[in-house]
Amino acid sequence: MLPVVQASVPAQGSSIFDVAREAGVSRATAARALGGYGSVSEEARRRVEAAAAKLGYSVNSVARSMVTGQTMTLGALIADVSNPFFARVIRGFTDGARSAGYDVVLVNTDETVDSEIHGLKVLTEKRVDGILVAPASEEASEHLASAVDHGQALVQVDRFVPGLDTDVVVVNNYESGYQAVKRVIAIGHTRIAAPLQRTRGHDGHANLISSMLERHQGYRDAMAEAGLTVPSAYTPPAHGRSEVRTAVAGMLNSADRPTAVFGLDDSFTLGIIDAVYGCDLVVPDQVSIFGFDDTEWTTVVRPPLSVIAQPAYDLGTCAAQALLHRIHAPDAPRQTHVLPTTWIERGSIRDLTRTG
Amino acid sequence: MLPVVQASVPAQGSSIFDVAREAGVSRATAARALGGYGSVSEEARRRVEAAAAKLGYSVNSVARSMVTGQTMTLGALIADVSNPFFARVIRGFTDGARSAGYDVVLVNTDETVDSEIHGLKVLTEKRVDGILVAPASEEASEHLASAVDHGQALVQVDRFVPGLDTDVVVVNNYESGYQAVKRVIAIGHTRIAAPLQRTRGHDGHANLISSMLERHQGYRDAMAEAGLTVPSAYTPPAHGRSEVRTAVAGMLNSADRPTAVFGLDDSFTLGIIDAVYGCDLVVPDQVSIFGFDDTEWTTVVRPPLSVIAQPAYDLGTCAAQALLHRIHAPDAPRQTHVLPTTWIERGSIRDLTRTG
DNA sequence: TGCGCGAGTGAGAACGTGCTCAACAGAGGG
DNA sequence: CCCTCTGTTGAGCACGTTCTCACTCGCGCA
Repeated sequence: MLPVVQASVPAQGSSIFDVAREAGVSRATAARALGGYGSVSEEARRRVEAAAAKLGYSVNSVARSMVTGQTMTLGALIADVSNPFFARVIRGFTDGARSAGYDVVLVNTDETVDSEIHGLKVLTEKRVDGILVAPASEEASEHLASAVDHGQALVQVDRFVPGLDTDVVVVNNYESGYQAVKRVIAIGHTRIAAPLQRTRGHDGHANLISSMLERHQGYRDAMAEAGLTVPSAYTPPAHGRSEVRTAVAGMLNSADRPTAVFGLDDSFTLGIIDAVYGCDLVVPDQVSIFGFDDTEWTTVVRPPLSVIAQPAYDLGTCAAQALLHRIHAPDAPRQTHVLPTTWIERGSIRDLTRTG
Repeated sequence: MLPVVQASVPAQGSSIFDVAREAGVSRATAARALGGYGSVSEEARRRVEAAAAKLGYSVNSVARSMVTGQTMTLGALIADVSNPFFARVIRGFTDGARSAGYDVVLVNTDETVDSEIHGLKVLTEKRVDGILVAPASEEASEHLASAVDHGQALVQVDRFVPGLDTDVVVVNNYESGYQAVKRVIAIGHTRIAAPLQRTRGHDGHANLISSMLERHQGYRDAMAEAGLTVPSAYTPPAHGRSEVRTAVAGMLNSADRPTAVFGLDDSFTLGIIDAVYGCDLVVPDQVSIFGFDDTEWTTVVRPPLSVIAQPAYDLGTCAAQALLHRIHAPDAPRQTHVLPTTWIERGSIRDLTRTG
């Protein structure tokens, strides 16, 4: 029996050892030829390339990561890809990553701290070079702080934990909400409702999402500034489309019916529309609606919906850039990128200052 | 100078070597204690666990993959996550993968063969354990065939390349389209249009997506079976919402205006609605609409849209299961899973057999 | 005492790559 | 003729883990 140096015919493919043997050179020379470093004779290069093609050689990124210390992979910890907003963020993020040679591992948290902790652990073990996170909770974020302490490159998107020393990419949620409500007040509305994000306490933590809270605070401040009171019935806590629908249906059937309802996000706005249709009210004649985030369907409802549009895709690309910059320069000062929103006037808000 | 056995204080964290040293045991013992195999004394286990906690040790999955030969990662090659259909497929896929301890790397192809080839190459190099693919083209698929030949576990979703020997997870597109159109014919419609997927030739390949073609063939056959002719003006080739809008607007303004329009997918249906609104026509009185895939907005348009609903999420979970099964049993016979669609009657189709 | 046995332990190989170092040959100049 | 320099090459280490092998030690039993 001869000593078997490299036995096994791995199903997955051949290593650079096989290529070198096929080409009749050493491993080092084959690696140089394929890796494009050092100096290799034209003859050797040709033979190595021919051997690689013949064997169907494919570099083993795992082994490469082992020695280079980078995986060329980023992680994304978001609530839910099937939420159109996050889907667009992720698309932007993957595009930004891909253009720099990085790939993206996707983890859904469903706004659950437990899932976020577990996802972060897995991504850390997989040694991703950087992580995008839309934090599930402002309160329970020790795991994120710990990751940052350990030198993990992190970027917070859409919302952020105040004390956390990372790059941040958001839109100006407070200002956007404030300005939108101010506009609506300016055209005569005094009874404006805005269902509030219901905190989820099932895992013992208060899941407060800063983006939603800020939008709502903008609404409250605009109302207060105009000297308008906000009855608590106008800000029922709800979670998800169906809960919002129920909550809004309740206020629409009450004596003190609002003249306008503000949807803090996509699912809220859908729930509001559900409720309005369920109560057989006409938009905008009997009730006005405006929402946050401009998804594909806002132009196919009648009347088309007035919204605060946010650049979800750009949020993702900007996050990718910030993360790649952070990876390249770990000690550069942290930055907070605030992307602009756009108010899109369509036809879902009635101007009460005009008679008729 | 003492010989430095393990220098470097890696920013990323400590290895099992550091844990072993901290606990005063050998690497092997530390590995046994943390890995839960072999036999370790209670005393040693306690010390190792304490050391691991103190150092904030995190297993290096890259190194583990190196020796185990599996990355516990799956790849997903789809057209576009920001397309709600694929977003739901991906959500199902990640959920199915995650429940078995796998993560998912996401790659968008935009239905481009070049991107698909490149994405496949990267995923192969990253040594993912399996790949979900929604093939961009029936024609140009040598790269997929080559991957299968090399033993790569593959599952095709939504559409498939006929000759390719992989598991497949789809809905019955032909039958769904056929039955839906048959229903519409049954209530009196004779002039039914269905814009066709336009082939993209920009990279030299004919990007024919089997799912779209089958739906359209079902439509054609239902029409033919009822003895109805389909003027070519009823099946204008188009790509994307705005092209569909333009194409449909054209036919709606013609003398031979259709009484019903079938949207082959989400973006087509949106374009059709755009066109109908643009022509100031009333649905369903002047024109009926029905679509494929039941997205969140189908209930907020007036009238609510009648659609062929497909289980996008289940498509993803089923694909994950098939892939995991394939990884576990590479030689098991290939299976094709056909998931059921559901016809959801809402109010966007007029019954022409009823007068009034 | 001698022996076997099992629990516990450490040394070390292997995975496939990137890269450093030394060696070697040939050319060219003094 | 010798030395230097440059282009090319092979040997070998390192990355961090899993896992096999061999070794030691203490105990029970004949």
